[in-house]
Amino acid sequence: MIITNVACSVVEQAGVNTMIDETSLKILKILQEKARIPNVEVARQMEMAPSAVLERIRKMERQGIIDGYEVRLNPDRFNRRQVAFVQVQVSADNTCAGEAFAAIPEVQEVHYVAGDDSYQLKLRVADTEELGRILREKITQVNGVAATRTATVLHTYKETAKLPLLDTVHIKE
Amino acid sequence: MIITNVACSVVEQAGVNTMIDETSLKILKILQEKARIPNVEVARQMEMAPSAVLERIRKMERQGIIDGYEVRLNPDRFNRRQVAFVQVQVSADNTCAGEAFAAIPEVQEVHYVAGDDSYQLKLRVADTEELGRILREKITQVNGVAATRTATVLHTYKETAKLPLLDTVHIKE
DNA sequence: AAAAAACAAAGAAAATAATTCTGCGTAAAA
DNA sequence: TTTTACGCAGAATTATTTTCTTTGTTTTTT
Repeated sequence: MIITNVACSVVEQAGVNTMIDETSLKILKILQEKARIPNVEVARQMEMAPSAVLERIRKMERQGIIDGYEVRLNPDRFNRRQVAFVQVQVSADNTCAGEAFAAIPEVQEVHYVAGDDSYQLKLRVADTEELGRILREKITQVNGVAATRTATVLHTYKETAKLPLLDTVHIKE
Repeated sequence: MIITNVACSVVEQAGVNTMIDETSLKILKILQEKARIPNVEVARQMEMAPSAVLERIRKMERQGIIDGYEVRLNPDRFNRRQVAFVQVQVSADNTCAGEAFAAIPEVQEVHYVAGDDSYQLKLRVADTEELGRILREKITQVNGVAATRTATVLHTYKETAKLPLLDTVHIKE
């Protein structure tokens, strides 16, 4: 028995109940391994016709299941060896500190976290010297910044944006 | 005057001095915006012949400047709305804790950080309930874990793996 | 339960794109 | 200056994507 997609093409939009069957899931797993392989190659691995695979991929793109495709550049080759995490305490009245941090190019991530009521930043820089410069000249200059706590990374064991697609996924919303 | 690549094709390997000129940099910027556009489209934007653009891309792939291409999946659609950062204190004698954390599928990042002599983990889970379960059943089960401190994310302002390619980049090693 | 509608997939054909090859011009090295 | 290496354009070849049509299956409706 084959489970097929249900009720997802009526309105192909965010905010509608959607389901992913095993076939689409397998396609995503293949693309997660190597996103820039040709469609025919995905089809070969799927043992399906290229047209059918393409149809599914396009559909997932339209549905916003696939958000896009990214080049992964080697940070080593761009003088961006050093990763650092910075926790920033901001006085309660400043509501746009998050956007200000996000505007700094060396800042790859900006999260507002519960617990300490602070921002968690992830930076990628050349070395600790540049880190210091950005802290001094950019981060502490943002309006309302009270204190920062920096942790430099000595070694990275894992760093991926991959979502675990282990089990069958039923997606709502 | 056009600056061309120098001394990079003698030995195309990691560990060799390399340079990136403005042309290659511009290609990378285009690919960083949308990695799955066809080569001819890149060529159009570059106002160059497709063969020349392809040559450069292939070269950067060989040199390890381009590490690969990734699908970006929408975490919302896969029950992975919740991001959390976990700081883990590990007793000094356990040297393979990092690998153990990395093996957990919900853990997207594992860094060993200076300062507190601890591991910084980034998790992506469905909700706080799942977060609790993974902390209890997986993270604290790793040999040598002494303490954990979790910060759940309330809002993400920025989250990208993009490297800032602002200025001209000269790359060594 | 039967008919109608909706869907997914295969296959063929047409349109596009990738790849290879050749030749030319320019820049660095001898 | 001559040699050598390199990068790029353009044409030819191969490969891939995309569209369209057909068919079988599942779901919904009557």
